[in-house]
Amino acid sequence: MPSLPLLQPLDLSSTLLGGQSFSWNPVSPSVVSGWIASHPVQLEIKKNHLHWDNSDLSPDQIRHYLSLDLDLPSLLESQLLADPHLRAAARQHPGLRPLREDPWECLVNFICSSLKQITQIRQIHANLRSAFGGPTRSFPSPSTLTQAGEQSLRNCALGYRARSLTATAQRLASQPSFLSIPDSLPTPQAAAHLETLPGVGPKISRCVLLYAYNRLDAFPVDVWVDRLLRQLYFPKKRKPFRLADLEVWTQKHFGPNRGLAQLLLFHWFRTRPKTSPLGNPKRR
DNA sequence: TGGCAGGGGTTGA
DNA sequence: TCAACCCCTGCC
Repeated sequence: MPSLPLLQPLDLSSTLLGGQSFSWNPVSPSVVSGWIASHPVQLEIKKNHLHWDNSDLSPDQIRHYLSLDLDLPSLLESQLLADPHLRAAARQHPGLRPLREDPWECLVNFICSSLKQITQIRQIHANLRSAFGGPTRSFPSPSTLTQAGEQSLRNCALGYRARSLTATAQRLASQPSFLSIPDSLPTPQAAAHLETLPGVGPKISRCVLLYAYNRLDAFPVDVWVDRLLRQLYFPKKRKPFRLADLEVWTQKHFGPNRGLAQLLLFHWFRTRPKTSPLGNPKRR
C-alpha cells in the first residue's frame, strides 16, 4: 500500500467531506473512500503518513489533489491570523486544505448544489456516477451527459437544475478547451468566463475557482457565508450584503488569500457546537 | 402517516 | 429587486 509522509497538517474528513468535493464517503473516523482523477481510492492516515490503496495513483497526484505542496501555515500567517475569528477557526481545523478537484466534476457538483444540502448533493453525485459512469462508476464526461439528455438527469434527482446541466454539458462537449483557464487570467475574469455557462452565477464560479483551480483569492458567498460575516463582523446589519460590497470588504480585510479565510470560517461556522454564542442561523 | 415549509443559487422580468 | 424553478428533508 503506497504512502507518503505528511509534512503538512491534513484532516481527511473536513477536507474531503466538508463541501468542497462530493465524491467521498466516510469509512471510519480516519479512513475515507472516493475517487481521484477517475481512480477509485481509499485514503487513511496512520502514524503521520497518508496511505492509499490504488497504486495507479502516484504520490504526486495525491499531493497535487490535496494541495499538500501548499505551505498552509505560512499562507495563513500575517494578514489572516491577525483576525481573531480566523485564528480560532485555524486552531480548530489546522488540517483543512483547499482541494484541486477536477474542474468539470466540480462544476457539475455546484450546478447541482443550488438549494440543496451537502447530503443531497452527494446523493446526486452518486446517482450520476451509477447512471452514467459505467462499470467503474467513473464521473461521466460532458458528451455522456449531453447524450443522456435532460429527462435522464431529472431522474437523478436534479430537478430544475437538469436543464442548466444539459446545456452546460453541451457547451463543453463542443468546446472541450473551455475549462482550460490559464493561470495568467485574473480571477475576476476567470469567474466571468465561467459565468457564461448556463446555471453558473457568481457563487458557483468562485466555488469552482477555489476548489478546482486553487485560486486562493476566490471568495464564494452563499447564505451561510453572508450570515457568518454579518454575525462576526457586522452584528448590527440585518439585511444580506450586496455581492459587490463583499468583494471590496473581503479583499481589504482578508487580503489575497481570502479564499482560505472563506474555507476556514465556513467550516468552523457549520461545525461549531450548538451552544456557540453565534446562535443557530436556521432559527433566525 | 401525511401535509407543509424551506433549503449552501440562478435566471428573467 | 423578486418570484419561480424541482425535490428532498425535517418537523408537526
